[in-house]
Amino acid sequence: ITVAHQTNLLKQLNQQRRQELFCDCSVLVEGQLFRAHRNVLFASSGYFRMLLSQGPPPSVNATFDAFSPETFTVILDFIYSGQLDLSSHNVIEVMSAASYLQMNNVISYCKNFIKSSLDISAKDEDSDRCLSLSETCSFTSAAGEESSEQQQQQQQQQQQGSVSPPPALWTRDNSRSQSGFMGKDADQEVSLSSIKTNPNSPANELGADVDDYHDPHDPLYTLPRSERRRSRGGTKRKASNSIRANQQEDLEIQDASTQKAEKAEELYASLPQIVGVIGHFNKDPNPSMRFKCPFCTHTVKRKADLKRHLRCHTGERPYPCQACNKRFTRLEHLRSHFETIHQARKLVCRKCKCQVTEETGHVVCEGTRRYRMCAVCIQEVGCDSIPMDGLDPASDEPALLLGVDGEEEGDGKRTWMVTDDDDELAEDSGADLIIQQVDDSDEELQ
DNA sequence: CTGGGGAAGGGGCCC
DNA sequence: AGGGCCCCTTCCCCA
Repeated sequence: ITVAHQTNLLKQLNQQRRQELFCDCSVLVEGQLFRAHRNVLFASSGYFRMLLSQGPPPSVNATFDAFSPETFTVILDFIYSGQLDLSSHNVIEVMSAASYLQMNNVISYCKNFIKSSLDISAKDEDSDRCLSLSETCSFTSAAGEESSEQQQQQQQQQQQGSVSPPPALWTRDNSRSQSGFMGKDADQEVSLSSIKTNPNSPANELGADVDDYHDPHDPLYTLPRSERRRSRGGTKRKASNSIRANQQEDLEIQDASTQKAEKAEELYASLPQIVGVIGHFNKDPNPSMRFKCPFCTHTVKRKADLKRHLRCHTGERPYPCQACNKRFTRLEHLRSHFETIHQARKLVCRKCKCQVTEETGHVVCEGTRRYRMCAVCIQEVGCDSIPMDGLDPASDEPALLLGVDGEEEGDGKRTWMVTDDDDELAEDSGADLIIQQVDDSDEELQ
């Protein structure tokens, strides 16, 4: 009876809105006028609550340029129907608008939508790397009450008994810092049981706060770390498995990476719709435009920086190291990794840490890994070194080194490789092998 | 158990 | 807009 009553009441209000009956509030979005009921907006949005609390109602209550009329239509329809019409094309802007309007429930639906779309939720489940899109991408359009209910069920399942966003959330003043708002959200997120099994989910990252960004307890922060742990764990497993198993794993990883990259591209495609945040909305007193991450409260000055930042949410790693298959979010990180790990660029003796030169620092190969040792240490250890010119990046071919043992990180055993790899290195040249951004779909497996 | 070093990863910003 | 550099933080490994 209660539900029926609520549903009926909402229908009545929506009908009144459509007929512009008793509408006492006007919202101007990029020149388009929306009519609504003040009390409904007040009850649904922290932003409107703040706005409408500030004294006598003006004729036009709010003007927005931060999101499009289409986006506000989606938001308003949700307020009056409980149905959120999400698609891959609008989810980013809806989420950003919801963040602006302080509508946590909408944010939650959006993040679930994105999470499902990105298929990150399964990323760290059980066996680290068994990613298959078919398992999770069940989230289609959220339009329709049934879908909406599914979302809610999905959310409730994730929360496993934790309460829905408390009304108290809306009582926060807009003048509060972002951390206040999102911090609260983060608290809720932390309480989610899903966070334990799925620390990498963007849903868990959503509430991350700028100030807490480097907090090790911040679920957002765990993403790259767990990613790394995953990588290392996988590497260690590799050591005990056959090369064929390695290739199978690589296939799976790259398959997942491909899907992730595609989804990320979808996100990036909608980037122009990611609204800038006016200065007063963040800590910058300068009212300049900033770009807000839809997954967390982080804001950046440039869209390119936002795109870069988004990779830490999407898990996209477009730069694979051809020597060890480790993937990186940035070319510079790949280059740095490659030079350090596979090219022995550091002119320091690995053993005694003394300074060496290109000439005095003998290069030692350990799997795909290379480093330098001084003459004294190399004698002590009793291993040979490879000629210096084998390190020329232009003639280096790290991928071939995979055949040695496919191992990048040390697996505990110190096998001092005596490698005369000039021939191997010369087999396939091209520095672009090192720094090439790989489209996974075309990526040639080794 | 602890501290140091290496590696990775993220942000700001310049070109 | 992308590339690149610098700086900082964090994590992991090892002595």
